[in-house]
Amino acid sequence: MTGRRPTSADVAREAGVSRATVSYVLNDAPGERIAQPTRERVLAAAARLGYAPSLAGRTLANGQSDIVLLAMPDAPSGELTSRFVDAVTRSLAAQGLTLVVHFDVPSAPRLPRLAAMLSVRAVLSLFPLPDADNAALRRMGIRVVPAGTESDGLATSALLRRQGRMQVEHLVAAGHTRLAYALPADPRLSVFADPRHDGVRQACAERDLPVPATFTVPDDPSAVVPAVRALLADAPQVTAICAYNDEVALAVLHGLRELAVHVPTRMALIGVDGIPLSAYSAPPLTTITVAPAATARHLARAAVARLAGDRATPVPIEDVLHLTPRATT
Amino acid sequence: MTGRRPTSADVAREAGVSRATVSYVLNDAPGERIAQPTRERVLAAAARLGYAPSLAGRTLANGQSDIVLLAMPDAPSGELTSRFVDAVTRSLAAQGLTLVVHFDVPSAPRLPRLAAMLSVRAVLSLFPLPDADNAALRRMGIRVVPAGTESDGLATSALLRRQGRMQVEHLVAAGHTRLAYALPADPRLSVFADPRHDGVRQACAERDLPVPATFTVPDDPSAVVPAVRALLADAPQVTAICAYNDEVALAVLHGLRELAVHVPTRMALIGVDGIPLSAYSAPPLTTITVAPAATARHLARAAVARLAGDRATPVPIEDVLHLTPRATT
DNA sequence: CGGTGGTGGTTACGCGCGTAACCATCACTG
DNA sequence: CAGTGATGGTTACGCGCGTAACCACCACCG
Repeated sequence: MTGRRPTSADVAREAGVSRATVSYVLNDAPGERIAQPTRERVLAAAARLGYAPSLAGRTLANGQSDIVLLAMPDAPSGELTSRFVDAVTRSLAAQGLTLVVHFDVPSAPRLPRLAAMLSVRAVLSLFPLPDADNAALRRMGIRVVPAGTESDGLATSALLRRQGRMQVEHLVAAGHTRLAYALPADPRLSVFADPRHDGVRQACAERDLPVPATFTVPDDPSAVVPAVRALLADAPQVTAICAYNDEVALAVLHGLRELAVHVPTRMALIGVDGIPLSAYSAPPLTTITVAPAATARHLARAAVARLAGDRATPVPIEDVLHLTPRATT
Repeated sequence: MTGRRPTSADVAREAGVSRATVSYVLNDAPGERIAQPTRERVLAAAARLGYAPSLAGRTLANGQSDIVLLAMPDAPSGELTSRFVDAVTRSLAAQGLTLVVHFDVPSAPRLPRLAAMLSVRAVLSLFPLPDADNAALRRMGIRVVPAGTESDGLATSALLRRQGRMQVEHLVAAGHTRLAYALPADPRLSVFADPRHDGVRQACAERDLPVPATFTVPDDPSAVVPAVRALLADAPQVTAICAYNDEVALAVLHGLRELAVHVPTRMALIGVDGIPLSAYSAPPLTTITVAPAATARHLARAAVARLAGDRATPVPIEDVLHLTPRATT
């Protein structure tokens, strides 16, 4: 009754057929030649025993598993991340593939090794992998599938850059020319922050604006005011701030309020993400709203399409981003 | 050069020994009887070929894999979650075990099936699993390891209940007797929200206070004000609100401000989590701060200790929670 | 010089599965 | 009635690995 797991041999015995028959039936073999009554006997036996095929056996037999490994950067994950995982899990499940998430924390088994051990079908990643990992995976014949490519604007970093550009577009349209960029303190966020920052700088360069001043917003609330004060002192001509995201923006907003700097007349401010709390600040925050579910579905679809070898990925990225003008600009 | 993955046979050939020798060397077999020079030849060959053992083969041979499956509820994951995953990954890696995260999204392969397929060493879970899953796993002889048990107060739900109790303790100490509870709108959050809510109700019951009025805070910012208005109308005698978390609390705070209800004189408010933004509201939010890294380590340690069969888990839970009194109470 | 024990390996097998190759049966045709 | 498909299965093998059982060799002792 402790019951080791039932194997296909158990099912075969229970159904009174050979193991091969069981395998053919349960896999719906393409050129199947199994009579209907037999099929049903097998299926019933499998159900009765609660049979689940051993991935190990199957993997060994056909050389690769049904596992797709999603490589996540070592960064704090938010709502978008979990929705993305969710969406990818669904899409892959529909194709009979199982998603396994690997968080690239420093002490975890390194990605290529884990991928090899699991005999994965492919490695999916939102961001370009380190060259060494890429090389190691390629050497072992493991496919690496990026969520999207630079050329079609589907890459995660392209999406992030576009968010930065949209911040600048809005501020410039409102007449600002001297901008600053507010970075988050957590270094692990740089995978997201760098592309957004790049987008801002590119958009400025294209308009012949000066390079935005940069400052880091500390995690410690009491340290925020000094950081904002320093910016105001170092770059007095700045009239608008692009924040890495809404959280950073709200921290900056707090600092400005404490320093009695009026928003938006003396200083404009814009965030990214459109988190619920952005609507509740005083004044409410202008932001680039990212539709999390849609973005996640979009990235998931792009990734899964690439996995399937599909080169045509139609979804335009504008759909998932839009400006939410409120009172800080 | 496309190179299929090297197997232990390849290593054996390269080193000029038998496959068994390779296996003994690479696994550091307990009663190993392999000469040092041979050992080194094998290790060198393995390194040269970039050999990584196939989990499938190993799993098949010894009946179970080195994988521990972490079952996550279908709920939006936040910072605490990702830190927990991180901490568990580290702890397990130190024991040669690999953590694989399974998000229980509706369309994913069901947990018992995945566990069986992976021939997992154990299933780890933060919350009690559905009875059906538990039974299925037990039937297949798969260990289920909870993060902690009710009896020692280490269970996740006990931790969450304690947060609710602490909210009440603080409000009662400030003289409040008629409380309300603000629930989040997303139904997936109920795994977290129910225990916190339970803690609040228990603490009230123990003090012979009336059962707190309950209301749900909608995600849509424009719907928050009506929700708060409805609460004020339905339960006019309420003088303090426990919010599910800081986000909900900040939404409620916004609603109260719009309705010109003074905080904290007419209505007190307390959150849970201690997110950075809680410090930036006007007035700043009183909250139960959860040290995310410490909590994650604590839960991870408890879970890993249980996995190792250790019954003695010393860490007291008080360490990771503390009251952060600010201006809303 | 036959036995004895230790050293350093090798050979052989099975884990659970997919699948190619094979085979028995039977209805039908020339 | 021998020959021919079609039908409905079965037998046999190998995937990569761990490990029990075995074996060749040599030093040493009685």
